[in-house]
Amino acid sequence: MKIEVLKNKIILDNVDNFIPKDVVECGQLFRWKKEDDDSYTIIAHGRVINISSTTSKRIEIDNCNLDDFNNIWKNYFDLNTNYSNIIEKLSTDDVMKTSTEFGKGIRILNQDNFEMMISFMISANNRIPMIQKVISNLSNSFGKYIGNYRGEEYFSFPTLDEFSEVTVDDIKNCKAGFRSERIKEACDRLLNNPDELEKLYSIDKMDYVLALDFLKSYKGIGNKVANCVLLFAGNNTSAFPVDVWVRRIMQFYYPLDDKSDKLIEKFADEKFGDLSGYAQQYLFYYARENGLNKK
DNA sequence: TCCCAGGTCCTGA
DNA sequence: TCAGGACATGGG
Repeated sequence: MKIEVLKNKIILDNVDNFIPKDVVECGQLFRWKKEDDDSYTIIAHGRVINISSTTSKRIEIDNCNLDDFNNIWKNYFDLNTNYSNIIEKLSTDDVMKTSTEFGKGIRILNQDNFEMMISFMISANNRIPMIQKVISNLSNSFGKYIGNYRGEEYFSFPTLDEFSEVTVDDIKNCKAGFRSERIKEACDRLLNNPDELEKLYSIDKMDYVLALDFLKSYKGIGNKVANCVLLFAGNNTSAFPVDVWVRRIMQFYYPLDDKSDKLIEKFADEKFGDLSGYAQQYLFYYARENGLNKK
């Protein structure tokens, strides 16, 4: 990979498996906007950047300097991981071949732990556009002002400290519904126990089962949400979040005796091992974008 | 009007 | 353990 530095812009050349649309729209990220020129503006880590690709293997990151690229975005976009190898290892049957070909530009992002925790609590029994709206409401109401980009005002996702002043009613006003109490409760627990916050930010170093149990001890976090936090913030690629779409595609294409989530997880673990998280994301993206029959 | 959404919690067997 | 209903909100 070659890096070119321009004024407020970084250009990456010779990058494999990085397609902005796949990375942004595969379901792992909630804070983004598609621009008129088909580029994507992303809000993360207290910054606003815009990614686009003019030709394959060439990625432009606008509103970004070299320090931020090295300190934040290189890891955020998982640029040290070889996705061609992963795709090759996962393409052992027709379903996986089709899914990995469809989502070949996906990279699993390394996102903020606290933001993922709250974001996926909001995702429970909710639609993606609505989840995005609630997160945007919370950010615009309680987050820090980042700046104006292409005529739009952007705010960062609220930090735990910023949540400390927020009431349940404030959260309800952001349209979080019945999840508001759970969010408030989780924030209070983290605020009152600094070691809990430290633990939340150490899930990438914890044993998978221990980390899962830790996350699930929060009200509003079950198996699915915990696995999402582990995968998208904890960098734990053995996590295999089973949601309606993954359930649908797994039950439809694979010979599973019963339809329980436990069996699906076990099947995935045996089939994909520590690449389960990647497999899940290819399957989810393929199932959702192709409107796999509801069953 | 009813149904459902990147689920989770609670209850009763 | 496990099935079944409740839960805010909004779009189809």
